[in-house]
Amino acid sequence: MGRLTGVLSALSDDSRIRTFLALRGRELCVCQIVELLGLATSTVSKHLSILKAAGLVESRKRGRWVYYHRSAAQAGTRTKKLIACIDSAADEEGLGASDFGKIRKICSMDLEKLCRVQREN
Amino acid sequence: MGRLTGVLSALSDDSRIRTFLALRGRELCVCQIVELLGLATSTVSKHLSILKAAGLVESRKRGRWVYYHRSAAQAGTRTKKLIACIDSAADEEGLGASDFGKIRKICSMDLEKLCRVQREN
DNA sequence: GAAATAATTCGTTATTTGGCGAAATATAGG
DNA sequence: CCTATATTTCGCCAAATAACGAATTATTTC
Repeated sequence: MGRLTGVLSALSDDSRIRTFLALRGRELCVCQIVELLGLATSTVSKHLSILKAAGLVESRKRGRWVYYHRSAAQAGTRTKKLIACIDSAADEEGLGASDFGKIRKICSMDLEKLCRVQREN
Repeated sequence: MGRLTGVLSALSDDSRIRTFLALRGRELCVCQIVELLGLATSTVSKHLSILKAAGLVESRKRGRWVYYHRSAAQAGTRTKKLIACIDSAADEEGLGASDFGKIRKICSMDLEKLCRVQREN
């Protein structure tokens, strides 16, 4: 699969584009994204690996937690612009807007506590 | 499915993005796209209906032939820009470049003749 | 109006995808 | 080094998707 096709198919899934939008200007760890999407950890991990394979995100391991953030450098100049266009189009449509509140809440929680609550479910 | 997600998933298929790129600045009828992609007519028709549902193309019936072309008006301002970005990114990557020659050849052929040849296969 | 024919719709099949839970992996902290 | 635990990988299942050919539809032409 080519780079463009990779980007397009990575973002054509609802959970993945929500994740990608959530990662604008911040990094999130897997358990926070699990909380946002309400899916099993293994499922979220798979989605993240697809975003990673498309070159859209990178990860950083910090202790037991793995943080994901958007890739700073994009392979092509145009790809970078394409992503900006997708962000704008998502804004225009209000996609991801319904996640804003939830994301803020998740970010304000202590990670240890978040994981403890998730384990109890 | 939202408009953006619709556009992204419509174009995340290799046959469909090739078709969409082929429709830049020209219209093509179904049998010409069949020739380009080398797929069954029914399959191509399905792909075109998906592009149409995403609002990316429109069709025009002319006698027995149905011609497809890109939609002129896009729902959102940003969607229009997004499509321009996708075209640019495709150019940068050389996606669809390998189809250029074939498309020119197909366009130079008489439609009646093209269909006759296809029927014989 | 009957035959020919381009395109669409329908039914079937094989593959891919998205989801889960269990097992494996890696790391922190006793 | 042993336990706890956050994430990944693996194996499985259900649903979605892409492909085809046959049947249907719409249009031209005889």
